[in-house]
Order: sequence, then C-alpha cells, then structure tokens
Amino acid sequence: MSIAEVARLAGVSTATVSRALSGRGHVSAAARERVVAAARELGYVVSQAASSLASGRTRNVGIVLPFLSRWYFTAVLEGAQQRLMRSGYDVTLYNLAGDGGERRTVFEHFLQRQRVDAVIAVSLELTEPEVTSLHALGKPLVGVGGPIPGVRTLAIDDVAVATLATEHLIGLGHSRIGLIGGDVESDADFHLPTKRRQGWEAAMREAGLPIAESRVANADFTVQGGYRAAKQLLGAPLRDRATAIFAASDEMAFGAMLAARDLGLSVPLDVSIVGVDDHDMSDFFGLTTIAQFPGAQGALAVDILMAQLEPKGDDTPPSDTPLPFELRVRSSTSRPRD
Amino acid sequence: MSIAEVARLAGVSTATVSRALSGRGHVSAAARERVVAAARELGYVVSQAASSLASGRTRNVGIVLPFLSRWYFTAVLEGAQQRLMRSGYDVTLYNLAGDGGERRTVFEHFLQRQRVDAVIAVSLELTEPEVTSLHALGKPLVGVGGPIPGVRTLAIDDVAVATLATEHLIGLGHSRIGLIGGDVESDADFHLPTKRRQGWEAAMREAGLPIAESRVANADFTVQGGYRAAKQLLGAPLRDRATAIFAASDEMAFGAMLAARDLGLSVPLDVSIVGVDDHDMSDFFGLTTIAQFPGAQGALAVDILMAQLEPKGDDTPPSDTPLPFELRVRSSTSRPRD
DNA sequence: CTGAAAGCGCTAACAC
DNA sequence: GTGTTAGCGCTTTCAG
Repeated sequence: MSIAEVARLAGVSTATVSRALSGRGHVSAAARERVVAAARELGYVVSQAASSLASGRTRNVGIVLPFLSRWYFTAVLEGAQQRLMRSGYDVTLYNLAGDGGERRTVFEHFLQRQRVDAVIAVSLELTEPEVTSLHALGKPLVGVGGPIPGVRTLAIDDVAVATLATEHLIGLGHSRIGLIGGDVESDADFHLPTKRRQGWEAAMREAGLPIAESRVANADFTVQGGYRAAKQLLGAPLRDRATAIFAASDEMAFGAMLAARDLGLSVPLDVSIVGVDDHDMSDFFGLTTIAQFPGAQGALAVDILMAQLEPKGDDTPPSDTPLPFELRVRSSTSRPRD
Repeated sequence: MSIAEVARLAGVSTATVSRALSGRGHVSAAARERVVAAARELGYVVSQAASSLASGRTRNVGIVLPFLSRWYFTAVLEGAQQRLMRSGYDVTLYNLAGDGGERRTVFEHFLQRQRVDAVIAVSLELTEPEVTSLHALGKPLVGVGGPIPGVRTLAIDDVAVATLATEHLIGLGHSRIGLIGGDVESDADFHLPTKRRQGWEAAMREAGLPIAESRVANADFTVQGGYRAAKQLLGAPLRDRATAIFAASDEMAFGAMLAARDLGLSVPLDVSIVGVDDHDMSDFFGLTTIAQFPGAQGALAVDILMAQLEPKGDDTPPSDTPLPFELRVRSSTSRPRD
C-alpha cells in the first residue's frame, strides 16, 4: 500500500495525497476528505523512510542524556516525549550511560546518521568536539539543565535556588547550616554542584554567617551518597554541629533524613533539611524543597524546537523568561531547637 | 557527501562502497580498505533514510513501556538500549504514560510508520487489537516482564519468586506472614500481582499456614503505597499481627520498612521484610530481596531480536532457559522475636 | 569480486 | 487547487 494506491482510490494524484496527508500546500476540502477516507480504508500510513529521503525531514528528535537512573532525567524525558508525540514526532533515546565508549559512538556515529531533525541534550556538559559535531549537524539543538557553549539552554538559576533554600533556613533562625553538595565527578557533567554551592555561600555571607569547610560534604546525587555525607556532617561535636542542612538534590536530602534518624536525631527538631527538585517522593517524606519542574522543562524544550522546525505564522515564539522554581515548605524544616 | 563521492575518491563503484560499509556481500580486502579510508576522510555517514528506503531495514527498534517512573522499567530500557547501540541500532522510545490517548496513538500511528525493525514491549498487558496491530507489522516482537498472547516473552517465574521469598520467611520460623501485593489497576498492566500472590499462598499452604485475608494489603508498587499498606498490616492487634511481610516489589518494601520504623517497630526484630527486584537502593536499605536482573533481561530481549534480524550462521540462538532470580539475604529479615 | 542500473515511496518544483 | 515528474541516496539484482 503505497501512496499511489491511495491516489487511485481517491481519484487524485499522488501529489495531492501527499499534500492532503501532510498538511503542506493547499488542497480543496473535498479532495482532502476523499484522500483521508481512502487512506483510512486502505490502512495507509506514510513510509517514514521515503518521506524523509524526499523531504529531508524525519519527524524524529534525539534526546541525549547521561543516564536514566536519576529522577530528574526521566522526568525531563517524559515531559519532552509526551509533547513530541502530540506533534507527531518520534523520540530516539541516546543514553550515554556505560563505560564511555558509548559516548563517543553516539556523537560520532548515531547522531550523524541524519535520523533526527533536532536534538535535546539533558544535563550534559559537552566537550568541545562534541559541541562541534552537534553544530555540524546543522540541526536545532537545545540544552536542558546544563550549560552548553553557544546553545540555547533551559535551566533554572541554580545559584538563586540554592540561595533561596539557604535563606529559608536562615529565616527560621538557623546559623550553622551545612551543605551537601555535588562531588567533582558530578560537576563534570552537570556543573550545578558549583553553582548550588555558590548560592549557599552567597546566602551565608549575606547573613554574616561563617562558611566553614567542616560543614560541607559532597556526594554523588544519590540517596546513599546523601546518607553518607549527612552522617559525616551530623557526627560533629554538638557545639559545632549543623542545625540545618541544604542538600543539592532531593535524593541526597532523603539520604540525609535517613541518616539523621539513624543517629537518633529528630528532623526537623534537631536538624532541618531542605532539598532541590520536588521529587516524586518528597511529599511522602515531608521534605521541604525547592521545586523545579523537569517535565515542563522538557516540554518547553520541545516547544522551542518546534518553533524552529515548524514555524507557524501567528505563533508567538516561546518566551525567554527564566525558568520557575518555588519553595515548598513541608515538615523537614523548622526553627532550631533552642 | 553522498556515497557517490566516496566511490569516486576510493576509485570504485557505489555498489562496492555500499557493500564495504554495510558488510553485506563480498568485497576484496583492498577495496574495503580504500573505501573505509575514503569514507573517513570525507566524514561520510550513510543516510538512514535512503538506506531504509532501499533496503527495508531501519536499524531502529521500538521499545514500548507503560511509564518511566519505576526502577524496573528504566533498568530494562537501559539494558536493551546499551545492547542495541553496540549493534548499531537506534532505539525509539514509546512511553505510554499519560492520559491514555497516548496509548492508542502509539499503536495506531507511530508503530505503523515502518520506522522500526522490531519492537520490545515491557511489562505490557496488551489488548487484543493492540496485539493484532503489532502482529500486522510483521516485525519481530518480544515481551519483557509481561505476558503477551502469542508472543515470546521474557519473564521470571513470578509464582516461584514469591514462593521463594515466602519460604525464606517460613524457614526463619515465621508463621504470620503478611503480603503487600499489587492492586487491581496494576494487575491490568503487569499481571504479576496475581502471580506473586499465588506464590505466597502456595508457600503458606505448603507449610500448613493459614492464609488470612487480614494479612493482605495491596498497593500500587510505589514506596508510598507500600508504606500505607504496611501501616495497615502492622496496625493489627499484637496477637494477630504479622511478624513478617512479603512485598511484591522492593519499592513497596522500602515503604514497609519506613512504616515499621514510624510505628516504632524494629526491622527485623519485630517484623521481617522481603521484597522483589534488587533495586538500586536495596543494598543501602539492607533489604532482603529476590533479585531479578532487568538490565540483563533487556539485553537478552535484544539478543533474541538480533538473531532474527541478522541471522549469523554459527550463532547459537539465545537459549530458552528460564530467567534467573536469586534470594539475597540482607538485614531486613531474621527469626521472629520469640 | 565488481559495476551498471533499476527502483525503494515519497515530496517539491513546475506547469497548468 | 491539482497533476507531472524529477529526484532524494542508497541497496540489490543481474551481468560480467
């Protein structure tokens, strides 16, 4: 069942069928109807390959991400995927997780195959050659959650987020505020550890509070990592121990809450804890956090691409407003005990 | 840079280039070398669209799954994706999460576009029309983790898994063993709630232990759900209260552990808990569980497809052995207190 | 083992 | 608004 059969059944030319089905070019309402009816009757669906070869458009976008095991990534992916599907686009997943060979292959081969109209890069700190090869594609490219040189990127203001979280704690009366940040390895990929630390420092400085290296412990954005880091922090002598902790992600904050409990400390009475993300489970844990909206970020990335891929006259281009984030106060934070 | 330019530079015909680069058909070593060199020099990469149109092969497989928010799904996806990438295949992700319109669209449109050579369906209980439409594709199809009528499916023996978990508890001396199973909604999609319940019942019956409806609470496979269900179970009067709980997934088991703690009960002294999966975080929580290996399951699904897509003479077809699972005893189970 | 050439199924000028 | 037609860039007979 090729386009020719549909054309025959509908009594029009293949060109008209193509136009009617793709929505490009003008077709009379009558013709369109006959074509659509014929197509349905025959169960006709365009061959992507033929269409792509002829038009240069694939109706497929690539999403590249470092791995799938963090909530943030899958949330972005899910948001982007749903939006793309609604526009009739497929998504090809390029997961960089693995030994590293994957990463080279993706950039050198997979993305070059002209199988995508655009790419979304999630939380990737790309190397120089990687950026080059992406640009060489000549395809629209947008980053989410991580800065890519020379590329439009959607990301919350990580410094401001961290500042807000810290100020929340300061506002409650805390002055010994610890930080569970990201370790160097994570920094290579996301860059946000540094920024979130800066935000914490800024808030502390602003409030005239000391920035003690002993109140900083870094981890890898996992629950386990957060647990270990928190134990470290909370093991300090009482006079010196943090009464509050800002964790750079909710997953690490969960770990910190568990660590506190295991030490017999009450959250929030003995130690207040704030995270970042508003993870699926944060409400369950009663975790105070700074919500960002990864699903919406993914969807927005798609909107931006779509505006370039399928320009519509009256479509206002997605505005360039900073991405929203929002303090959500729950039961993991309170005034310090004293 | 089309194949013609490579041919010119290498001093051969386009046919030879095609053969040399795709590995199909015979080419002299010398010619192959010149072609490869020329291709690299020009930075040539085949156009997928043209190749697909001409050959009917897309080097792309579709992975359909119900959503991304459960660990099991992303683990299968990650395993499958890595294996596919190694074979030079792309993966197109069809995520059914959403209001349900998604689901119809995926089966009626996306999968019909001839963009995939095969599909992997993860934990999907497909409807009759869905199965039909999948078969109509005429493409290899394998299921992972969920039964699809008339389709090769990779899944552990869920009954046996549940029996093993329950027997572990019985072996430790427990007799009042509760079950956190899956609710009806989950059953529609995964079907495994029923089986895991059957396994629990079988072990209980075998040991001559009573199967009390009051010891069963169902949930939705989330941590929150497990928490709620466990509170229900553990709220029973002491003489009647379960001394052990089998949860049908690790995520629910985590919830149960947290619930026990919140009730002031010690795990494992007051209540032992076993899960299923060996989730990323199970080791961290000290959760005794039945490990399955979703990454390996995804990879195996790919092997099966590959055997059909690219038959190699001496390649032994992936054997049809039952999938492995394995009891991992950690610190969430022990003899009952008495 | 290699080359010539006929498509694969669609889209996009270009005429009408 | 609609039809004609020339490709899109590759693979694959079929000869040689």
